[in-house]
Amino acid sequence: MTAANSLIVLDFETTGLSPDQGDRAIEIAAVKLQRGQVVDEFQALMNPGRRVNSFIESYTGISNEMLSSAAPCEQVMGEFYQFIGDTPLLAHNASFDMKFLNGEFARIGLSCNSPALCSLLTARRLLPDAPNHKLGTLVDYLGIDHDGQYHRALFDAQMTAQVWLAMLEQIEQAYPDVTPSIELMMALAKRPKKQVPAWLDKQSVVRV
DNA sequence: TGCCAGGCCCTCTTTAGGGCCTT
Repeated sequence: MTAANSLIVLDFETTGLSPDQGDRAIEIAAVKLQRGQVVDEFQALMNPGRRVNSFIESYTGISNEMLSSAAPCEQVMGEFYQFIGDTPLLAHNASFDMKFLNGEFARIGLSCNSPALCSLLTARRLLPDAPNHKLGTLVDYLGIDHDGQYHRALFDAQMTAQVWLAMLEQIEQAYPDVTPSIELMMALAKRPKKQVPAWLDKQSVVRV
């Protein structure tokens, strides 16, 4: 990651899978990366205004009691909007998190203009031999030390950041002439999977 | 009671279907 690059790695916990079906965010967390280091964090539970079902309570460990004393979504998302500014974003399966980010922002008249990177799509291209590309599997596959609870937003954001940094390191080791800038990583995620090694080789040649 | 999303990717594809990921 170049010195000029900053990235905000975010993760939502939600009441379900689809904001279009009425699902809401119940927790948002993010870590800010600069020069390959975590330099800032954001974490907040938020009250969606209704009870969450027992599956979500069990899956996330976030109870209705915890949410009853949390700030409303509108307040938390306003604070999060200030936190991210126009920094590029990253999430594991970004299409999911961006749906909720855009949905919650829209409720308070805000919109997000930041580009979004996806560690899931990137991992499918860079780590084709991983058993699967779930976040927890990638953490183990890459040998990342961890001590925390999956399916809580801050821990998942922290692990996503570490997976991302490990993938950047692999590119830098395998392709010494390639700088894995945000622009390059966004382009990489759009390459057909089978073309990725040759494509990265080509980036190297171009840069030399 | 039963059902529930959507984007991406792969292939025995493209006039489609199904698996992977996220909560």
